[in-house]
Amino acid sequence: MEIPDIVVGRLPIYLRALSHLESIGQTVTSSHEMGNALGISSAQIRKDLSHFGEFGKQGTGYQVKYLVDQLRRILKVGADWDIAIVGAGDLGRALANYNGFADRGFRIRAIFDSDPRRIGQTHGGHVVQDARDIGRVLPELGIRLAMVAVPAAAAQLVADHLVAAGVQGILNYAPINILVPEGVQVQYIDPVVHLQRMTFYLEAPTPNPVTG
Amino acid sequence: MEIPDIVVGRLPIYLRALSHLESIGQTVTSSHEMGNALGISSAQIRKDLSHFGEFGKQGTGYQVKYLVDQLRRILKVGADWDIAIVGAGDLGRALANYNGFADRGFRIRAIFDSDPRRIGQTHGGHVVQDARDIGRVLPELGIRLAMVAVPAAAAQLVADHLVAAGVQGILNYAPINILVPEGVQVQYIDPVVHLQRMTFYLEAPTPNPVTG
DNA sequence: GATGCATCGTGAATTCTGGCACAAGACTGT
DNA sequence: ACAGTCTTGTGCCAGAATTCACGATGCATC
Repeated sequence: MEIPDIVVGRLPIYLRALSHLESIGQTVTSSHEMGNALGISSAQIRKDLSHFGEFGKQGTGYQVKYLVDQLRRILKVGADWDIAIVGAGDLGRALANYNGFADRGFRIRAIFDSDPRRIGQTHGGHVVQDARDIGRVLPELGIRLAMVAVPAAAAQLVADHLVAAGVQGILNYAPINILVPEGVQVQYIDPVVHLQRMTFYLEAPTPNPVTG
Repeated sequence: MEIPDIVVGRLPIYLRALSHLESIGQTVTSSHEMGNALGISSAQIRKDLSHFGEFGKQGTGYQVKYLVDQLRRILKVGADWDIAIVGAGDLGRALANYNGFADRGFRIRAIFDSDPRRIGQTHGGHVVQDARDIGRVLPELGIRLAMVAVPAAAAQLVADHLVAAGVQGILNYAPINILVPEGVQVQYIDPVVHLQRMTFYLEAPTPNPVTG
């Protein structure tokens, strides 16, 4: 039975909400409670989860810890995934220093840049390596995921190198679409896309006659 | 006629791709070319655009510049939107220094933090202000959009203050869902959500017996 | 100007998605 | 024990979203 992509996309949201409940000491929840917190219908949550098994109990709801474990298993984030960061600019450094990966199944293992002035610097405990070494270092470390934080003009080339090095998933922060072979996962993060999606629903700004 | 959200969500992607074509000097494109570049069917692109008018010409395709202008108008990013950043940690600073907003319809106008050690620092040409002044400063500047880059534990409170200050759209980088009044737009950026969405489709990692 | 090819916009057909509503089960309190 | 209240998992179906396929049109070439 094939799981719809759109369902898969919601699972990390559920996991995040459940982990939050767990962290505040709540042991049981319901599809209604989760739905209210997430702005999703309870029926949707139940149906999504039902693709993978029966995790709840009638009349009671879901055991938070048990459901967290199940979602971690389903999403395969039980053991840590190693990640490489390409690009040691402001964003790459922020990612390298971010401590929100560790407890959610991911671990930064390497960071690369092509600028000689950045190579050798240390960020988040990792020495910036020469981007030309991606093809050697990634297979050595068995890294299969990468975050791309380079200028748009370089993103496709970087992606090509990553794929050649065996990377199977790319999280692309560069504001450009990239093409990869079938079987390689790509996800995009572009704040402007989200901002523009919001402004569609708002009244257009009136240019300030003073500041321009 | 109501435009489906899912269509609105694709428009910024189209705009980004078209702007790229424009930047490399291409003056004409087609739904097929765009579709190939974006991994979207050409019919989908044509139908999405048809919600807003007839922008192409049979046999020829679309004038890139014209379509860019139209999408900017539709998304209301013709004139610049002012944005506030809340949180001057690594991520907030990276956003403040990012120069990719300016030419896509947005302009950072203020940055806030609650940590006295950060207040007064300058990032991206903006002095970090006291987060307690959000309620005063935002209305003064007429800011209606904000990016939240604070720890998850603080995100809901910050969002409440932003909404009270008249903010109509929040781009939330904190890994937690927030509740806002109806009419306020919220978008989320959480790299881990994207990573987990990819790992679902990959083989689970085998823990390295040496490094753990 | 006629032919061949390319492309758009769109109605129809198909596939997908979400929500309703209910049977079944679980818990609480008397 | 039993009534009352919750909650899950799911069959069903309406509506949404996507794709198909085609008429209409534009351009290049001969």
